[in-house]
Amino acid sequence: MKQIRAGSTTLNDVAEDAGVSYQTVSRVINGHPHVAAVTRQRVLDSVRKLDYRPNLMARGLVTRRSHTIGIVTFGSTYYGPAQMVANIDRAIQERGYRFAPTTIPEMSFESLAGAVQELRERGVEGIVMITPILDINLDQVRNLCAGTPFVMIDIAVGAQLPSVVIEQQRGGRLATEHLLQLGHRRLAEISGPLNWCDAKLRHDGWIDAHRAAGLSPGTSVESDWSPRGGYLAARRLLDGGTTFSGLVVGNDQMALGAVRALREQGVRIPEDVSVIGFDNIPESAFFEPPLTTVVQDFEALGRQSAEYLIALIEYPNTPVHQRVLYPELVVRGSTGRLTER
Amino acid sequence: MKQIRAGSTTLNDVAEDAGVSYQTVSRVINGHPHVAAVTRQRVLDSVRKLDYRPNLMARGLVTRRSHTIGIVTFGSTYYGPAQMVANIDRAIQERGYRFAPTTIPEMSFESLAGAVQELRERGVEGIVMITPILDINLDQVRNLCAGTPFVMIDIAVGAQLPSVVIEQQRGGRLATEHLLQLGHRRLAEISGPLNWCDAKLRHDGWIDAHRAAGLSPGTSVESDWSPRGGYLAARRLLDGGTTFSGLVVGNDQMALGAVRALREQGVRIPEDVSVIGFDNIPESAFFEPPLTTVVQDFEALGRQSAEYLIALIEYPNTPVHQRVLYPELVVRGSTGRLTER
DNA sequence: TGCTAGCCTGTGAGCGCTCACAGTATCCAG
DNA sequence: CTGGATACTGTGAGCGCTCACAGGCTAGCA
Repeated sequence: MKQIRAGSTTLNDVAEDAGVSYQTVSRVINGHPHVAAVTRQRVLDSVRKLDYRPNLMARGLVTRRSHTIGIVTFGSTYYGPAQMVANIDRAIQERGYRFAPTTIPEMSFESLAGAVQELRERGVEGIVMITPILDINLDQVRNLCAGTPFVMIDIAVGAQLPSVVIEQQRGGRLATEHLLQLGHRRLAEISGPLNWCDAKLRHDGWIDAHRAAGLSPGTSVESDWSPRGGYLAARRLLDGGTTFSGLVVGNDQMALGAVRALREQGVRIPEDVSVIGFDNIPESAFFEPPLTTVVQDFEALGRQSAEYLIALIEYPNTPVHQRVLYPELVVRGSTGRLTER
Repeated sequence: MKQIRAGSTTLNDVAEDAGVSYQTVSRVINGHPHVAAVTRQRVLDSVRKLDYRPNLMARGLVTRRSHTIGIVTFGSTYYGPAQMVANIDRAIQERGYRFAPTTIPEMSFESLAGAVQELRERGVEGIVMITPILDINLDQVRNLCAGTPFVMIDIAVGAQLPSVVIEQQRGGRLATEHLLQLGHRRLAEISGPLNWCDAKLRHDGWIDAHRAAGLSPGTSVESDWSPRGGYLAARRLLDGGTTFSGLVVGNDQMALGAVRALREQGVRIPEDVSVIGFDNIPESAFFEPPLTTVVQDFEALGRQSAEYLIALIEYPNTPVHQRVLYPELVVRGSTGRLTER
């Protein structure tokens, strides 16, 4: 019963088979009223018989709706971005949308522009940008999207663009304050790449917390989010002769690497050095020792951005605003009171 | 200079602006020959001025080409599938394709069918299925795709379908034999969900290795790929009174959890129990102790499946075959010789 | 019988684009 | 000056679908 024709079955094929006009078939497919029950059934039978599937490109061409949302990511294999995408996907799917992914190879405005252009060519109805680029001109972004609704994730708090953010700076403060409260006075930091918004903001929070406590910030080294990067960064700290009893690390993976580097030098965690990470990846509760970390609620982030973007699409008058989520501290075995040695 | 019109700029707008016919503009856009240099420049200027972007849906409707490949995944946030998708993306992008993702909520044929149907409605030119479902009828799958080229990943070796697989059974053997060679005779296993192809095949390899050594396989418990799952599974083994000096774990995350459970009971790794995982996630070299594991070359897998699928699309006569990749052992600190206690 | 209202169905047009083809202009061999 | 290549450009049609509209039919009421 399969069609042998070049293209697949069309509305007209079904119409012919059912002995009605193409319009009637269209009505049945789209569940419009005013189709006699008998006719509807006859059409449905033909649809099944010919295995008809509507052509979404043709439909989109005339309705100007694709029910597709574009997602631009940078570093989509990192834990954070991957979680965001997965959660956005879940949320939009519930609302009848799907997504078109684009990964940009480098964090430049040109790359972002290219990705946005491509998505617009593909006819997406809205765009989520998970592009923690620090030095972009927000006006340029607005201009770039030119009419296509968009939501940005993880940009600076206070930006005058539709956005959903986790207050990373507060996260950085939270982590640092936790160590300070445990009595630690000499801290060090391994940050993520500082051209990433998240990394920079967490770093700023680290500075804030020091200032608030009347201390000057300790040594900070920059790394690349990876376990190996964390390992090498910790080695750099140790080799540089930095002394510290508390270490704030930009994410859990790097923390893992840092812990390994420290232990290799005979440093005990948390007796000699307390270590804290960010993200609360599923692994971190099972690290040795279990890692204290700052939780990011990616589920809420995904849900909020999906909701917001779809509101922007379906109700264009939705006012531009920013949704701010707050990170939370999870205390585990890798941090403890400062012990006099 | 922005267009205020409802739809965006079209070929006709550009044609009018440049004082040529729409066809000439089309020719310029698509880089066809036989356009006078002056005309080409004039068109290009108008294109820039009006910020014209071709409508891919309209183009796809007539050319019947979308340059889009559908990817169906189950559990796209797990390390393996996520890596495969990322690598496929990279490979197809180099060849001028993009991808449309679909995640199926459960591992049933109905879910798979739904996903494939949706992708075909969207006009994808080929489909990659990363759906390690064990009990699917391969004929049904062939039928489902009906003309649309597809490649399956991680199905059984020997299946008569276009597919790219890593020989997981060999991986299971490799891991088990490694422990046997170190002198261990009483082994236990924590497998992934056994309705997953990978998990089942690794488990089969574990049995094979035992048989080949004239041993009967030790206790095996099933878990869910997660660190917590591995932790709980190890607890189950210990609580059940199983004695073993070697533990094969279905992936690195579960191995992490298992190691934690063992250490909590005072079991030393590798002195008392050797542990081996699968996947070689970036973290596992930094675990305590560094984890011995079986490497999966997801990069090659992604590249091969992309290449194969695109061959199938562009040269329909490409013969159906299976590409088999082999896993490799990486020995680290979590496994060691059996020591008499 | 006529007329309106309501249901059901069909017709024309066009979304933005690329095919295939039909021109027109230019050039050089005959 | 003709003919036929060869460059360049324009015209018609149609991809598969949904709009807006126009009709036909039945029922209901005067």
